[in-house]
Amino acid sequence: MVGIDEVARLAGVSTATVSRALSGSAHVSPATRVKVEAAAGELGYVVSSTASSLASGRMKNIGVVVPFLNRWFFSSVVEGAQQTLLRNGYDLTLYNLTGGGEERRSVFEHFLLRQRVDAVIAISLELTEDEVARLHALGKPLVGVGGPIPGVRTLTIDDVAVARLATEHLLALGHSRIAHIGGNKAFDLDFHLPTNRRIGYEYALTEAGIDPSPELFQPADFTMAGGYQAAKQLLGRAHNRPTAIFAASDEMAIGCILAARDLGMVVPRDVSVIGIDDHELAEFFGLSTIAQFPKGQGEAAVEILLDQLHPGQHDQAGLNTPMPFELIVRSSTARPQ
Amino acid sequence: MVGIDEVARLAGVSTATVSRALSGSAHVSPATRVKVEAAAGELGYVVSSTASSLASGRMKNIGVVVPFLNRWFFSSVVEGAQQTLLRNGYDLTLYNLTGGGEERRSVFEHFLLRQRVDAVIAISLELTEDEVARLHALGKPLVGVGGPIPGVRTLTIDDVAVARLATEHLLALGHSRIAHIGGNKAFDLDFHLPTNRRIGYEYALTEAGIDPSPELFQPADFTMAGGYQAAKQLLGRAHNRPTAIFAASDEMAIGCILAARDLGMVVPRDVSVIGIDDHELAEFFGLSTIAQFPKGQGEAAVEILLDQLHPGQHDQAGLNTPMPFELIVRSSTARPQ
DNA sequence: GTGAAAGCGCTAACAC
DNA sequence: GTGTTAGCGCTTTCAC
Repeated sequence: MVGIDEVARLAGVSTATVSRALSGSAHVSPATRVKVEAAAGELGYVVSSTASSLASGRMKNIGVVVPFLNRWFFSSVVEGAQQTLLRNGYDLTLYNLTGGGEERRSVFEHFLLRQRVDAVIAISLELTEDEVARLHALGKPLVGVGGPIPGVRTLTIDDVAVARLATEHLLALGHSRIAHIGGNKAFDLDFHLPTNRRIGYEYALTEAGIDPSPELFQPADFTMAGGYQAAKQLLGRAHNRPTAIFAASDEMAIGCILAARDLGMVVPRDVSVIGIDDHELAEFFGLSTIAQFPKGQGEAAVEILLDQLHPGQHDQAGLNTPMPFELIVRSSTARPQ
Repeated sequence: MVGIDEVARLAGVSTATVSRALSGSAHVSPATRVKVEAAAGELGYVVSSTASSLASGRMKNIGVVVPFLNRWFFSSVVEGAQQTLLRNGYDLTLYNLTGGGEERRSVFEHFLLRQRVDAVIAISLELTEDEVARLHALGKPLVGVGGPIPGVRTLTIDDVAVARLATEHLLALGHSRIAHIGGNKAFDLDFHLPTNRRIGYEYALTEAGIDPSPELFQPADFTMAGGYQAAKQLLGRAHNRPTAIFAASDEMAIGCILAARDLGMVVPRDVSVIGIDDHELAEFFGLSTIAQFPKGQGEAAVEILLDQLHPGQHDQAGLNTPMPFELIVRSSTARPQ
């Protein structure tokens, strides 16, 4: 491992100057900077991140805490965050809290607090007040993605508005018996997301002069299989069958499409289906949906954090804008017969 | 931030003893250890990982390099690796090489070599000899998952054997016109995986006295949509239609099932379908498949690495066993009519 | 703009 | 089994 002093010697300057030249920040004459960079390149010098961190207090590393990794939303957010971090010279340390409470405590105690990260992004994770307080006490910026954390800046789409938009699409097509597949109570890893989407749905109905009927609501678990089951319940009944289904996620919506097919129905002729997400499979299934852009959410989270770590160095554009969403009409929605 | 000397003072011992007691390794009298642990707990002391790393040369962190994150295989391997690392007090730093070659070089130059990780796991990534050499020069253990890297220990299922097993299942049911959907040339992020699976398929056929026919092979891109397209080509023909399809991945196999349905065929009555993976959606679609266990592969990779980092501390059980796989018969395969 | 030197907070020899 | 002490390799005041 070649160290900073070798570079200094070769460049004919002091180690302090090497440090300044390479970190780019301070005032170094262009000539010196070139010399130093040449020397560093020649020797294949790379800073020791530990030494650098110990001396400066900066880790150039941010922690990302997720409840799952193998779901489209989470891995997409992580991907967006990772890319943006990389471009800014930061590493991403991943904490997957799939396990139970003990694992979670352990992550907090032994990892996050170990001075390993400069900041943390919590994805769809409701941190306790204590956890938030400890992070703040350490001066670590924190941002949430996918649900509000009390007292913490969080990036989410407006679930009520999104659900309303989806429902209104169906209403505009002429549907009036619109069912909704939402979350079940067990599904509470996140923040009232199912509830908010249901509220938006009911809001849109009410505004259109339609009374939301409890029998048109089915809970499910946000999986394709769950959506399939729920849709069969909805579409199998003899009376009052819905002409359209609004599922709270694309995976459930795809389950609905498959359920309809298995019942011999044709989508969208016999039933329209719309979801939320714009999941990678949505296009294949011709699913109309409200797109959210998780990669963009990951990027935005990083930008906020970097801005807090280096005030004024990043353009604040969009730091306080709500996350965008967008209706995408494909072939799973149409006018009722 | 409370430091080690405060703990030392409170416990009435030296900092060296605190370090020893807390790291567990060295010989410390039980009584002292208890005192130290109490003091540390009382003060809420957590080691500064940077200081510890700088002094010891250990990072307690391993780098995981993936080409994608939002695919079932990769996120599952990462999940398995993460869990095992966490249990052993290690962090996982993720490098997602989704971007192009420049990004990749940057990861190598500025991140992996920065002394940030003790070892690296490369998932389905063919490292160049130069990359491998540099890692070795730094003394960083490296293990691959999902494909052979020259001169590096790699964990994979035996793709030839897996494909053979799948094909033999179909043969045993009485099929003889068995099509195969494999990878297209563009799909080379990995190591001849499509080729090996095709070899296994052809081997099984040949062994059963059947000549592999080129017209029963269709390339695709390992996605559901790709499998769907390929299956339509296979099943739409007027003559010589296959009675069974062996797809090189579950996602493609699911595409086959959907294609068959859209053509008015019933699976498995009109066509049998088998995949490889045991993807999370396989059960929902009743897909017969050869399961591989990516989480287990991630765990195994970590165990090998930890064993190299701390020789003799881990049981070597299974370090050199090939990765397991297993035929899972569901409802997508049956005897031909 | 550049250099000298004092740490950053721990670990690991080495001595006892 | 425990204490003393010399670094680990940088960054950052503080001078100049």
